[in-house]
Amino acid sequence: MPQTTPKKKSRIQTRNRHLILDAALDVFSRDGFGGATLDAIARTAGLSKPNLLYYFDGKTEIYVTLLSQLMETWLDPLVELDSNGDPVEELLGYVRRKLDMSMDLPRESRLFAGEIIKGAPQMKPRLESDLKPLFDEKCAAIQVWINEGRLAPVDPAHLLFSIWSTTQHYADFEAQIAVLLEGSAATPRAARYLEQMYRQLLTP
Amino acid sequence: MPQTTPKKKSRIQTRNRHLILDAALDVFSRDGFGGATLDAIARTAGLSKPNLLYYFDGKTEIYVTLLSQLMETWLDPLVELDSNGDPVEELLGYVRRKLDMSMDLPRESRLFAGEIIKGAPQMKPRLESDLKPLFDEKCAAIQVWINEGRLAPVDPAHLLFSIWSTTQHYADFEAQIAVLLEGSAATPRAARYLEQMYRQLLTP
DNA sequence: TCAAATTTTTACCATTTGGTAAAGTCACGA
DNA sequence: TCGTGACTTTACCAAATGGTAAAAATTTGA
Repeated sequence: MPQTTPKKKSRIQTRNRHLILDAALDVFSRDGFGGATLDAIARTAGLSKPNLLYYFDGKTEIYVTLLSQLMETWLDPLVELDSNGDPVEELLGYVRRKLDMSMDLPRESRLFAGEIIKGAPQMKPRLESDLKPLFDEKCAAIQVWINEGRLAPVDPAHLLFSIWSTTQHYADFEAQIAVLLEGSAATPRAARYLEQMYRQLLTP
Repeated sequence: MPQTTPKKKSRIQTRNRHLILDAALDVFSRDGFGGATLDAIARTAGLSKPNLLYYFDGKTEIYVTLLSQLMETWLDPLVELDSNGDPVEELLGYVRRKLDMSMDLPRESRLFAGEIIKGAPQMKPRLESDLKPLFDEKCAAIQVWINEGRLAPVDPAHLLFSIWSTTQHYADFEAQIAVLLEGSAATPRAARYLEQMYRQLLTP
């Protein structure tokens, strides 16, 4: 009875797969799919290249596995947006969660950004099947809030775009921000700025 | 008397260099530096690979040339921000120019984004020498406006970050936006949304 | 017009890259 | 303790890649 998703049996199996995926996240998020090499991933993971290929069928499978895992994490904060909560506070909470995620998982953010910049060759199907319905649902919920007069009238789709861009910017453009802000930490001021901006915008 | 920056003499010379740089912009902006190949650039330009290397010393030189040219274009809208103008209108004008640039030059935006995501190995010196002073100057000018009470009190640095991210998002994440908005054109609604958001934020 | 300079092509080359075969090595239950 | 299956290493390989040498073709200027 072979399983379609075979269980990772041994301890060593799980450990090494995690080791490889973590190393791959380092390399893919920095160099993109095309720029990454199996040698670099193997070196980072502290394994030999043929050993990598014992755990994964190839470069593409490692990349796809990473993207697959990422998709869930990525959509999570939006899933939590509760249409029964207070509109402004719900949206500010969403901004907060997205900003936290950028700060905590910058490599994941850059991996995602790199894939989209390339035209999303691997992600497009999942964007359509997973993100699109969720996006439409949340846009509709926001529109309801607006119609009820509990939220300032803003374009829901572009509101979400701006939340995504302003928060992910702190991960994706970290190198630029480091140059411009030098010593000072971006996070607290970023959080204050974004809360001010979105509260101003959204309060009816 | 050999010139350090030798003149591009012939018509054919300028034509082919432009052809190559345009093709390279296609390829580098899609695949990143590491993922791009000279063969792909040559094919796109309609030239042979050795012919490419007659005009440029190598892959890196093509890439660096592109980034160099891009830097000027990229800073231009910020240079035009006039500290003698009306604060809110000046900043809204800046948003508008940045958005237009994203829509008109998406490949350039993605090239820039890819370089920064990688940690800006080539751009960092120019970020420090060109962008940083301009950034500091404009932040100071915005602070003066705030102190004069002509602009709502916002963090100038993070205001600029948010303008950059919200506008460039339409170029860098084009693939995602295309999935989510399907048929409808993003531009007019994006422009309206951003004007509303920043006017709300900045009006004292 | 015709030689000199410029441009393009052909034929390579060394290295890197994704990937494989097969021989070892190790861990664990009987 | 020993055999069996899981894991790792060594030794490769074919294709792709960045790049070069030099001949051939073309353009240019006197």
